[in-house]
Amino acid sequence: MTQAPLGAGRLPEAVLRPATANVFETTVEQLATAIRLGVFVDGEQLPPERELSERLGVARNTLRDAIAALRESGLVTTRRGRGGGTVVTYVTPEPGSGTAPVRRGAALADALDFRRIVEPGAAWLAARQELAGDQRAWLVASAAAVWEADDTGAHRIADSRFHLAVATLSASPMVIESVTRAQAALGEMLAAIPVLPRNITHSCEQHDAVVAAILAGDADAARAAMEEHCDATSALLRGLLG
Amino acid sequence: MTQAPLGAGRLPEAVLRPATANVFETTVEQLATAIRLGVFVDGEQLPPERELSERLGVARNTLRDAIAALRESGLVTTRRGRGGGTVVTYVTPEPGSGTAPVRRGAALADALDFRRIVEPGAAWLAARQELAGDQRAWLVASAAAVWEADDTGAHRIADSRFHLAVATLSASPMVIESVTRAQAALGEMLAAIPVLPRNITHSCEQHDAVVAAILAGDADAARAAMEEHCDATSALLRGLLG
DNA sequence: CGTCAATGGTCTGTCCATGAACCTTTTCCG
DNA sequence: CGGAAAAGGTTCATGGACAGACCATTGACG
Repeated sequence: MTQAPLGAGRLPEAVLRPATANVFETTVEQLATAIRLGVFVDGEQLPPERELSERLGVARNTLRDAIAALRESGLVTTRRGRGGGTVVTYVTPEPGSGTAPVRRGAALADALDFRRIVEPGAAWLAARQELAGDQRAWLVASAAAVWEADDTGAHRIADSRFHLAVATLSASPMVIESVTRAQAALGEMLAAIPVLPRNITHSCEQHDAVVAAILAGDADAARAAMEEHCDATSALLRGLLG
Repeated sequence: MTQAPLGAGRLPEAVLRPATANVFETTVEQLATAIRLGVFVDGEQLPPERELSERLGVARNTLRDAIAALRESGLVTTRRGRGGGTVVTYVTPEPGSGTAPVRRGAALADALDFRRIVEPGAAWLAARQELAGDQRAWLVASAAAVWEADDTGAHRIADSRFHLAVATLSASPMVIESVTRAQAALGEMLAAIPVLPRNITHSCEQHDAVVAAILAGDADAARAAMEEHCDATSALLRGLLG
């Protein structure tokens, strides 16, 4: 009709992807990721089951199974009764311990490419928002927390939290979700970066540049700074694993 | 511990999103979107049920129910027997007909912001790939098809197909998915743009600029061109709806 | 010190999705 | 012309997820 379908079969293959996984596994994954990314810090309480299950759009039964799985992995502990609840008890593992986090090269490249697009985009958007005072303070505090983190695990978590904070300030749910996914996909591998003091300092300086640009409302500068930051991380990772 | 959780509750609220919907509904939505975006053009056959169900990660039963729903909506017809199958019979509705596609303003803004980030990113990435001859030809053909589309509906579909082609050439699954979601979220609203010849011409010229930059391997130019294109569309839509 | 509210823990019936086997229709091809 | 192949159509047993009601425990607060 309209055109000879040159490269016809291409689009369907690219677009139609498997949608669903097990609800239970998805929930476990989501919670574990949230904990590992530092959305909930050590000692912090998860919301009550009834509330959390509703927010996740999942039956309480299923949520409870998921929490049980986390408990068996040692990520949380649970206490009953009033004032009880489920508490995060996550100490980031030492790098090098545990299984080698070698993922498929293609997936790594994908995640790095994706991150390099969405994180600068999030910074760009955030810089264009009119931020309230407490939001500005939160951003500054998030960046400062990365400077202050003293050990490897704390650094990883603070870093995630900073990036998620930037995404949150973009005020775009789709962007927030994308950044979360990028961070989750890279999480294991970022944890493998040996944290030389030089690298950390450099990384924190780049964070500060991003923060300054966002606070100044300079969207292009914020994006450029975040791009530089992503590229630096990317180079480290590729050098390390490729 | 580490820091006073300034803006503590913020991250959980931003990150923990409802994950699951009904599998059946998800499948219907995904197929309907693919058809409306022109992933399958009018008269084209869907893959056989057994194959499609596997690709979608869904039981054949469920897929069949979804297809039945599409059939009732008049999007497809089905013939049995060898050489049979399910065929797309979708003629894009005239703009103005049907219910007003007014979605919540926040969702519109979100989708526009997201698109303005991922589409230029996709173009940027595509320009950095080493494209094979048939991929280059496909890209050129996709852009040309938009010029050649004669009526409103055909234009919409060709436009979607062009954008999805760019995304596909980025070779990043996460990027492809993001562009698909952005297109799907905007689809209804883009369809509401009155297609003045001037707008179309302008839009097509921008497409050509994107194509030229991608083929030249000039990533920054490709991104800039796509940004311009998104901004133009955005301005049209915002002017139209809000 | 006792009560009660807030929290996790348990049980059960219902519905949806799965996977696999099997049936029916159509057409291509020998 | 007749069979085999390729498609859609049907059925069924199983397990997972859900919703809701109810139980058990514990600390906060009067």
